Amino acid sequence: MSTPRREHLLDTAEQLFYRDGFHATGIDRIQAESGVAKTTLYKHFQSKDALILAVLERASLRVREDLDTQAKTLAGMGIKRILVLFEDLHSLCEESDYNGCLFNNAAAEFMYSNPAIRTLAAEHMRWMQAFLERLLEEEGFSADRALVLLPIYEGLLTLARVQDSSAAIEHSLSAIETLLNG
Amino acid sequence: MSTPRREHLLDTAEQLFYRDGFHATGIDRIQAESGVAKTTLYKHFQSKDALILAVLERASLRVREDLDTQAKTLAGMGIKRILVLFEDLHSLCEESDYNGCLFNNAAAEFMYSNPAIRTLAAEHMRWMQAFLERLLEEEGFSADRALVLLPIYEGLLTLARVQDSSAAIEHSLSAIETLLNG
DNA sequence: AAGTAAAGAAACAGATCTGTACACCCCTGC
DNA sequence: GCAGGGGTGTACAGATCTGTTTCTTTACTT
Repeated sequence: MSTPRREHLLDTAEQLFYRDGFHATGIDRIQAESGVAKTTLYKHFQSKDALILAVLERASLRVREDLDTQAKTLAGMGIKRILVLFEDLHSLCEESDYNGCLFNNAAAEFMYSNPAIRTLAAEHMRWMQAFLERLLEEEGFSADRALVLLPIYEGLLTLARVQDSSAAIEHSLSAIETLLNG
Repeated sequence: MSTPRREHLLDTAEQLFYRDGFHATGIDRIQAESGVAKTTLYKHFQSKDALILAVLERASLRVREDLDTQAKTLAGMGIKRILVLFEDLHSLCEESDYNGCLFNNAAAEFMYSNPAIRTLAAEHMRWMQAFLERLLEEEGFSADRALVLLPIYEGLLTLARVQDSSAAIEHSLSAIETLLNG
């Protein structure tokens, strides 16, 4: 039983939370923007915090599926399989309404006030690390390198919010090549 | 004319803004925690946004001075002068109430709602980049490498919020060595 | 000692936020 | 035809937030 209203609420909430932040985005705004009645919103989600968690859980799942799918199509392509992740940052960071990494933004706002959200952000980061380790191993590199690739990846996402990061992406790409091959 | 009350307000506000976020921290809380009357607060700062800007400006200046001072004592020490920056992340990221980078957190919350704050965060990032470029040049490396060091630095600050990052710091240190020397 | 400037205390105005209550509508199944 | 569930719209309760007002108190200067 697919509930289109619920998905639509999650879509609207994710967009607003991402663009304007979690505390700055009120329930009324989500209600008005989605066109769904407030009563319905609270029938699907017990509270704003529950809605935030649902948004993050769904987004995390989507990111994982997308990355897994892409990685599958590039199996056995060696270093290219890793570089593609960083090349994709070019388009990702130039989207309108770009505002860094949703999970890091959530962690920053709820670091000491909502352990569930903080934990979810931590788990997403852990998954990213494990994903990189898997790719590295499968392509014959040392899985340890994930501990450098991960900060570079997150750092580029952060940089792109406040300046054009295409040059940084390019330099990171060649740095990763020398790190893995050279 | 040093105004101790103003500084004390900035101290309290910075701590609360950093730990709990900007939107989540109310003026009343800053007032109660600092012990300074609300009237006095609004005599020193026209609005909450003005207080936030003042906090960020002061923090940015402090960071710049600290890094400049440290860099001065290590002039001519080659790669060590750059590695020290990343070694210091060990203690920085283990502080209680650690919550990533104040300026990135501010940029995330005010990306599309307060251009002045976004610009200040951007300028801080630009200064960091120029600082790294200066160090690299002075120690005989290509200034281009700042475009890789900067994401690594910011990424490590972000990683440390949700997991122990000492291993990532160590691996980044050796990666930087091979990037600059190898 | 008097005058003045700064700070404190507390109530308040007005807006906004989360979450709820209530009355209505619409559509499907019987 | 009509009962009932899901959705709508609106108003509201209660809390909280920013910012102001008013009055009192402290402290420094001359």
